[in-house]
Amino acid sequence: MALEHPHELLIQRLRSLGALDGEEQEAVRALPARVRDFAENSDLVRQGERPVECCMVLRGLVCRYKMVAGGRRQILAIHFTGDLPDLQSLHLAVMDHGISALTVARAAFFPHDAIRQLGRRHPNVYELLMKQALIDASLFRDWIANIGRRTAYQRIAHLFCEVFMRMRKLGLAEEDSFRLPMTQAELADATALSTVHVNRVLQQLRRERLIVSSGDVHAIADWDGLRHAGDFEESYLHHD
Amino acid sequence: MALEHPHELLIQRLRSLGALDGEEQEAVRALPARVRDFAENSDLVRQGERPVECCMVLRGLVCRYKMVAGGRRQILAIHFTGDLPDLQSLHLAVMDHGISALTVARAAFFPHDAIRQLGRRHPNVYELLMKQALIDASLFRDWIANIGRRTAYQRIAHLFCEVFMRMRKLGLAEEDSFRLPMTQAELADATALSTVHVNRVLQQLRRERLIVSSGDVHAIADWDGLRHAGDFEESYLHHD
DNA sequence: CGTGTTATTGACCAACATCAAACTTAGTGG
DNA sequence: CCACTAAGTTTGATGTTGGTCAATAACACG
Repeated sequence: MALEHPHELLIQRLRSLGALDGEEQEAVRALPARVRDFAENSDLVRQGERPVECCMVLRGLVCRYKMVAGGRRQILAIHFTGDLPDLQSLHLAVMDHGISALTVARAAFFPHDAIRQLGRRHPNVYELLMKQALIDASLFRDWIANIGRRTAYQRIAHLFCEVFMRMRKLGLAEEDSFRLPMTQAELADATALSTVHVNRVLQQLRRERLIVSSGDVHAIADWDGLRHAGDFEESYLHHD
Repeated sequence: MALEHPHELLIQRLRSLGALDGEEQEAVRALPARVRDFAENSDLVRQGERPVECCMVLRGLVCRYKMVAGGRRQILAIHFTGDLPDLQSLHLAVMDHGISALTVARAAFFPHDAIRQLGRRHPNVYELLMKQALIDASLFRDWIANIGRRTAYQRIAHLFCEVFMRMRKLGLAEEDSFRLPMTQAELADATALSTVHVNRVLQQLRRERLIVSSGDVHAIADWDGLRHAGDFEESYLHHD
């Protein structure tokens, strides 16, 4: 299984975005990689930093976040195994946000230099990386709309739809359930709500039998219902 | 003046992101371009479309937006002369959002094919385009935090700071004022507030002498105050 | 001048936040 | 195996930000 092997995982991700020929795959395999483990709640990359590597999630749940005045946190994105949460650092010198581990996590780090060289020699690989970055931006746009113009109930339903679809595509979800080890406080930071309100909305979603949760695994009991409740329209995921 | 001439404007933008040699500039000048005019409130690009060109704003104020259930609109970004609001279409087949003219506007359209060819021949040009797309994504992230975790008052102040800084950099603002021809309803769609509340917050900002507005030109009366009120920290603009 | 759009105001209301306490769960060490 | 602890969840009471509705005022334009 390619799971957890950095290069194979990266190749798998790139191939899910477009074709890669053998030579390109070899070039990816030749990338230097450094693997590091992270404790829950530790930063993979800190805001303000000037990274010299891009990271890829190998294991665990990772988020990007920003702090605002008053010490409140906004989670900007959630990332799973195989995701590349800081491709922008290839071209933007300083981190405008942090990347942090929501659970214990493991990540691979690929040096910018090496990626850039690879990109120059194999423009197709570079384009696939950029395609991934553009998909990330598409998710940001959707989060703006979700947080800006949907009710708490819709927001949470929408987030669950997104997470489920993405995990399905990555082979990280079951047929109709997924494990999302986030506390309600973290869900609150992702949806711009309070912990208490997240709790109440989750209860409502369960009461209405849209989801059935036990611990941190959530079963989609009524996909059409959830999708409708969350005003979810998946084209922004660009899953093709 | 390069203003309004598509190729010179594009070169100027790329050079603000990184060096361009003479050959690269010539290659940019060789791009086919089509110029079109748009009425206020008309779409430059529609959600769901499969564009075959990237557009650049030549004149007027343009926004990207999404509609959500119930007919509510969320504005995702505001774009000025020289901006490239749909670079993602180079790699993402279908538009996950619309691009619309807030005022009468003019835009240039460059065919994807031609850009891709240019990019293959001149990787540096391609990388600068991607850098621009990554900066756009950085703004999306900031909007998530702004809308998600700031008060109405902070949000508007923050938006004004962003718009002012960006227009300054583009040479579209005066020393301490800028023209932003958006109605309060449009500001509401950008900040995820109601029209009425935007009105009240603007009055407060004026009462507190942070801004002085007359019509759609806003003077920054107290930059430090506004910056502080909006919890504004400009590194996310990546202006270097 | 009308006529339509935008800005402003006031009254009222709802969604969600805050606060504080109780309860549950999962570890942890004796 | 049990008491102890800390983290997370749930509940209720109460507060506040900002939304909605509706009317009026100010403009802009033909």
